[in-house]
Amino acid sequence: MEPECGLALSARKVEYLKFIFQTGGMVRTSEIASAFNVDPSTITKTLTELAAAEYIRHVPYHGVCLTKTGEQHAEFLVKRHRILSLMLVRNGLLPKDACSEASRFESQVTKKAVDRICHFMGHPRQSACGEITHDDDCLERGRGKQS
Amino acid sequence: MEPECGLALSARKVEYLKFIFQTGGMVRTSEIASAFNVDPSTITKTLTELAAAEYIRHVPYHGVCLTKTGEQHAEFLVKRHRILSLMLVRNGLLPKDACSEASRFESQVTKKAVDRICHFMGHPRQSACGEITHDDDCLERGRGKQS
DNA sequence: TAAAATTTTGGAGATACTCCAAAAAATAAG
DNA sequence: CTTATTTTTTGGAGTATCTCCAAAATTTTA
Repeated sequence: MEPECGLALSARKVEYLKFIFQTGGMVRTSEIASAFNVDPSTITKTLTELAAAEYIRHVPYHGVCLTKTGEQHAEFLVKRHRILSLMLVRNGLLPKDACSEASRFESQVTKKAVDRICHFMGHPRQSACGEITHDDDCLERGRGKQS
Repeated sequence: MEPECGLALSARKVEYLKFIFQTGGMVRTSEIASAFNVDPSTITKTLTELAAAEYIRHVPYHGVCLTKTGEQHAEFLVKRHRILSLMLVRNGLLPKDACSEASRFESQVTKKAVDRICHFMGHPRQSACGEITHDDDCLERGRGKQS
């Protein structure tokens, strides 16, 4: 499992990064805090860590935005969520349950696995939670690229 | 999510409990320690917690065995692992990858979801990692029992 | 019964969360 | 344009898990 296996971020950080990505542009501490119902000071601390890892740029007292790397990674995070949700729906779960189950465990699923599942499902464009976009990696890896 | 949603134990404790169940009878601290490559003192601490939660009986210096509750729960844990592994195999993963992915995230999947997936897959008896057994709960819930 | 192996205890550290109170900075109101 | 309000950050502290090491306790072996 290389650095880019998709397990680098905790479940919480995955949620925050997806939220920042989906909100778009400059996102304020208070927006994240109220979206997840946690104290703003908690958000500040986590944002500092995400900034140290260069997923986001943090302008103190003004907000955060994704770096190029952060944006690419967030795209993967959103796709992972949607592919896993879709797999669960296709295996008997209700859309809302699929979504909440996936949110709980998705941080533990590698990119390699996601790419394979995505390939197996025929690179679907729509899941229970929104559109799915596909990158080259996924298209290659799904066919059996090792590692 | 009631107490019995299947999220009560950490990933690590799930691993230990499955191991104790699959080893059977009285299991020694050192067996678990070497199986997972952690210090025996770490195992002792975790066993103390599992004993406090009444999943196991701990006879100091001699080992642990499952309680009735622990055995029932371990059956669920093993089944969950196998159902999820099978779902992954049926969605394009290689058996060994399916098994390791499932081990990483299974602790975050509810019993309700497992029962639904199991029902959807037709209550299969064989997965990549071994036999699958079915309980009444699963058979009912899979048909749409709420909560 | 003494030596060796196993297990437990106690101490300490890492990671990842969390909140609260107080200080700092930005924004809005007068 | 200065004061009051709101937002954000800092610092402190606490919880939960998981980890290892060294030393003590216990069991097993020789």
